[in-house]
Amino acid sequence: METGLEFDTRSKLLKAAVVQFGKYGFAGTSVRKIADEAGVNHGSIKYHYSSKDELWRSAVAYLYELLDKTVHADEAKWKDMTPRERIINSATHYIRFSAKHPELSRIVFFETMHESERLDWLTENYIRPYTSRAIARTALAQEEGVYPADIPAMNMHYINIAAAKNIFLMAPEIKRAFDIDVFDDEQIDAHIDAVLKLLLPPINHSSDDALAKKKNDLPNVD
Amino acid sequence: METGLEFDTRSKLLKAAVVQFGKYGFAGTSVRKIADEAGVNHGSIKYHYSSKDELWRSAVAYLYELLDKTVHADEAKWKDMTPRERIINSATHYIRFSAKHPELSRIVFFETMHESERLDWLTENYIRPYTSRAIARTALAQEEGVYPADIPAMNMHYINIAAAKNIFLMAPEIKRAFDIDVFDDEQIDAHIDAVLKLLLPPINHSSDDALAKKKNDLPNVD
DNA sequence: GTCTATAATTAGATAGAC
DNA sequence: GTCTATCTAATTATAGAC
Repeated sequence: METGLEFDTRSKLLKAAVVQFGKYGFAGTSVRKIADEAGVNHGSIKYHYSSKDELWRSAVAYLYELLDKTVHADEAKWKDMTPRERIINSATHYIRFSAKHPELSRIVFFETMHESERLDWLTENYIRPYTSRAIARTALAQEEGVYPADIPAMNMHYINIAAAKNIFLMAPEIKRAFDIDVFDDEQIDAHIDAVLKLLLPPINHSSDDALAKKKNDLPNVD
Repeated sequence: METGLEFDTRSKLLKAAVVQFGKYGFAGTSVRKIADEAGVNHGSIKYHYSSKDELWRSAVAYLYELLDKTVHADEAKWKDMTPRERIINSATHYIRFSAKHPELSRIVFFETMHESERLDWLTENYIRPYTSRAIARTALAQEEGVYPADIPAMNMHYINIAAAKNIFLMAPEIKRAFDIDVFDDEQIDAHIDAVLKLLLPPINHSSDDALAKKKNDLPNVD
């Protein structure tokens, strides 16, 4: 797997930080553990990142850039798609991203449970702009008849993203309780099917078949 | 508000533990902070609970008992309800509980991100038995035609619970980003409407009206 | 039962050698 | 740029007075 993060100390630290903060949150992660996992001395963190806080912010920024690239990968083709196809396209990309990088949602979840300066920073720089655009797209999809119109766009948005990523957030629980690995390719595909079937109102059988065909044309997310 | 937790030191500690663990997770919470919030000396924790771990487990057990009582409050009446009415009844109770006690889902989320002995204990004692029953009920509802039948019950279950509780988990984010308090009564009612409309396939307009009437008959959760 | 005092551990930050 | 050593603060656990 090529992530562009394997080469120097700075990148090894960032990669380890994404993993550790994603598992244990800010409070549960020690910079010494990050340095150990990266295989470098913990003194290097002070050199490459001024503090634990800076390292955490860099990890968040890195993940949001990845998300942005992934979800908008097919944006150029959106103009040739029907509104319903656009929703299917971006939802599919979002679910694949959630499976490939559950760390982003996990890091956000850890922070969104309580007030903090990190949440201030996260909200101003990423959550508000990102979520505002997503809710606007949801509202547009409602006007276009893709989603039901009689539900507040805010609720629909949070229901959609929760439905999309929850099983990946809770993967260790599901593995333990039911011995299912939600990161298996078949599980990811099954989940995409489930989310689209549940949250996109059915049209009729012939268009459902067309929908299934379209979805198979989508490229996988790297 | 009467919770039965206001009286003695032991109960004050448990109540404060629920709040602190729910905001900051196990790693982010210090027993001294819990003792401070409870207004008692931190030495008392050793007396009433043998360790931080024991206090955490007691908080989890307390919240699961509350959840169990709440979601099954109307179980005796289920036999007089249609399958669809039963789903509406328990979903409504579950959403109200998630709004009233977001701490339970938050504590579980903190733990479900990584492997640990606490997750072992949580899975064996609560998550597996509780979720197994919930998935069985979901599968039954699929057989009864309330939910679509062509979606794995596991996926449908995790989509349902995520849809139900996500906005309450992310309340601080939503408050900051959009100045909406999801714990307001109107917001809770709007969310119940949204979840039921999105996740229960529509029947037709006359039965939707009947549905709306039924829902208003439901008691509020204490 | 409740509180004070303290031991033992760990964390983030920093100074300075090389 | 990287590493060792150390400082300071915070934490859990515990002993023991009252």
